Amino acid sequence: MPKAARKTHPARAAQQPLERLEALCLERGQRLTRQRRAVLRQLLVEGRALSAYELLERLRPEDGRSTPAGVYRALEFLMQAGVVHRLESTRSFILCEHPEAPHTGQLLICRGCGEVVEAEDERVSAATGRLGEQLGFSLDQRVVELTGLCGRCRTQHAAQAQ
Amino acid sequence: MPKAARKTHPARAAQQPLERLEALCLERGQRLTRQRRAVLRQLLVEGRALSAYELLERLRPEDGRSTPAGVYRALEFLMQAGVVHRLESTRSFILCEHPEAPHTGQLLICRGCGEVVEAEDERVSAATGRLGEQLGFSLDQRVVELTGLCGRCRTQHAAQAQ
DNA sequence: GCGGCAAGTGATACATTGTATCATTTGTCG
DNA sequence: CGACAAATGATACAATGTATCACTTGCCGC
Repeated sequence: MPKAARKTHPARAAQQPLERLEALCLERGQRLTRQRRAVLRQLLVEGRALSAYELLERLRPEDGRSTPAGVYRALEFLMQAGVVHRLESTRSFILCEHPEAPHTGQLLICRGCGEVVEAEDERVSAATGRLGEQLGFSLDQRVVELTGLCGRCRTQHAAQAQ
Repeated sequence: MPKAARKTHPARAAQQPLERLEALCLERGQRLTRQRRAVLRQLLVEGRALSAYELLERLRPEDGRSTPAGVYRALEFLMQAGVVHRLESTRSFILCEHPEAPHTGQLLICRGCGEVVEAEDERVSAATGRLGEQLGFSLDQRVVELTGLCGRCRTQHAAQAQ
């Protein structure tokens, strides 16, 4: 498997964010609360990008007191911790596939099935970093979101067209 | 000046989008209407990214009948034509700095002064294209938005910290 | 234990951003 | 001029995101 797009096994993916979160909470004197766990768990079981309000819908049944603000606060926390990404182009949120290291990843989004693949491509990172330097910017956020059709959807699409 | 970030002279920048728009309208049997010109002009005179509703505010005085839907429709048209970009990370819109060619550009956004620099960096384009291929995606949209502090704002910031 | 403090939540209200619908108007072309 | 597509106006609404403030929770030192 190419290094560019490691895909973590689901069972292990469940462990990593929690470990990371617990470590970070200790470091910073923050708490890994019920609500934060709940948001994380939903993103995990769903296995795809969800909007804040889709998350809210799914949390309400278990906790009728969930609110938009609450969900956004939890998401904010999880993003700070690096275990959740926000997809700017679709205004949604997704679990990070490999939170074991700090990273400046790229997201590939299929407009057919909605699948999101997370990549950590050295060339892209190097190129964007270099570009920032060239233009005198000290970058602190890099949004790289590539949208198109994944292999599966492309062949389906082609089949339908006939 | 490095090829990566051509910066068009303002006077010329005013011409290019109009030319391009007129050409495109002819091609496609579309119209370059009052409203569309108005949105384009506002983005031009303002010279920075504006949200749809900021645009609306500025258009209302001249045309009291402007509506959100109208503004979004005009923006949609201008984006199709390639003379306006949407900044996903700030939910705003900005005039394209070099609409003379179709492109898959990168945007650098200063969180200090809000300045947006548009780049067309070969390495970045090549790297993102290659990444898409590797993962079997046929890309049709590439969002590359790099946020940080521009040179000017960085030195100011440093000065204030002392 | 328990008092005090910071972190986090709940509740409410609101701000911002973006769309759907449909009747009407405008421009172009024969 | 008449017909037709393109575009607009008007209205209403959907979706996304925040501000505020009182209240609760967990932790830490005593």
